[in-house]
Amino acid sequence: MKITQNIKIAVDAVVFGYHNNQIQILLIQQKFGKKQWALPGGFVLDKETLDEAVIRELKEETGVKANYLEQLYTFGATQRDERLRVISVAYLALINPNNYILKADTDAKDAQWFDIYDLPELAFDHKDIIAVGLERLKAKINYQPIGFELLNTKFPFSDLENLYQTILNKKLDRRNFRKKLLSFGILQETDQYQKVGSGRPAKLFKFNKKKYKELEQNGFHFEIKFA
Amino acid sequence: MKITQNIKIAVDAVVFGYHNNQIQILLIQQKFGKKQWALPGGFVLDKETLDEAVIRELKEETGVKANYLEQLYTFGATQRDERLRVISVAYLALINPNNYILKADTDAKDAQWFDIYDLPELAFDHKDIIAVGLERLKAKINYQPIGFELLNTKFPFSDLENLYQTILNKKLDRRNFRKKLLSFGILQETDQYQKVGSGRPAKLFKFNKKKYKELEQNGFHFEIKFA
DNA sequence: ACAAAAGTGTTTTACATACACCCATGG
DNA sequence: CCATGGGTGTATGTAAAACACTTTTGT
Repeated sequence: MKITQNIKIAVDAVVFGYHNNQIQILLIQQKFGKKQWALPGGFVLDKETLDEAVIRELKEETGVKANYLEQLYTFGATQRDERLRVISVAYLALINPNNYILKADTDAKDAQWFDIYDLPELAFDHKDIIAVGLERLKAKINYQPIGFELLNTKFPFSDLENLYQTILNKKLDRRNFRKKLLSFGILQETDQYQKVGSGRPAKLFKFNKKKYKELEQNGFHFEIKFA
Repeated sequence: MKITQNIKIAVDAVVFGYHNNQIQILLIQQKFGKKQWALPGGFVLDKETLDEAVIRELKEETGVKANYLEQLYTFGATQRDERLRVISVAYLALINPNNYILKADTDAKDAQWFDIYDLPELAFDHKDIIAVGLERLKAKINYQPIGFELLNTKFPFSDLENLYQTILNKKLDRRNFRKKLLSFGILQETDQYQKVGSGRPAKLFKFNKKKYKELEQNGFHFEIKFA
């Protein structure tokens, strides 16, 4: 079987983080040409799967390991890259930037976090890819407990609340939000408290993933209505 | 820029149809080797987009044109095809088989409909791809009005009801279902009736796509709860 | 007249929404 | 004692769920 096809295949990752009440995205600066900012990613090796490729590229280019990773969409327009035909399988990744902030800041300027609403000019069609990623994130936090992947392991309830408000870009009723989330039974109280300047210290919670998986087995479905 | 990558890229389509109260899938018989059944699809040409590639392959191999088409998932395992490394971008397609039944039946045996629960042995990982497609279909009919793409332009309400029951594999309350669907205001009564043997003739309805698009603009969201 | 499928409303129940005050700490 | 953020309960509205009989046709 002989196929003459001159297309290369790459992976790119839309890595979201949450920091200072902002949704951020992890970008790298290209080393060639206009040195534009771009999504971390690169060509798939002959003997690795797509998932393996993104994980590898993320590690190589930014040093991070995603808490959550899912395939997003495959971009196959004919003129994505002016140099040659490249089809890119985009991934959505979530990480807690607190774990990597220093690294990114010190690793010179080749990997940096950007506020999602204040992006630099981007290479290729990466702006479109980010848009698709953001859309997916917005949709998905409503029916999958993935928001926790952006927070510290132990977090005050207000972090979760702010996260949702920021991503959905909408004010939520504190009492109703808390009531709803707690009703699922997938949040575990810890005996720790967090003080931030003035104000009453906040109890810290943990996402009980094991419990969630268990409930999921029994037909439970995480779902928030605040559409 | 020189990349030594030896991977080919293909597209495959999971084409669903609905006939005789069954969800069916369109398969083609391979011309080489074990002549196994496989999803319609093939290699992407250098100068066509992914969407164009599926549309072309569907036409070439089965003669059909999908009513609805969306990208499903990209399969990139390393051993999908024993002959060479092929990454496949899978698509989900919906058509009304009534429009194509004769063609498929007469075109010899190279394209045929199969009941989704009675599939032959399939080539490559196509069984997995179909599973993902079916899952997507099940999820999506609940929040997008895509079920209509599987029915005739004019259809009795019972067709819609049966379609949902078949796909979701669950009994639905007729009154509640009808009430809900009609409440959206996206179904248009016609003045035609359909008789089938005995029983009261059923009024025929049409899906008003224009109206739906209009409502969608204004923030309306098609959503069925029967989870 | 009976079998078969179409058509139709009301009651009950559950969940989303709206809403305001007290608590614990730091300065 | 004041500013700041954390923590809590109830009443109302809306939509889902449960439920059975009548209508129109063919045989």
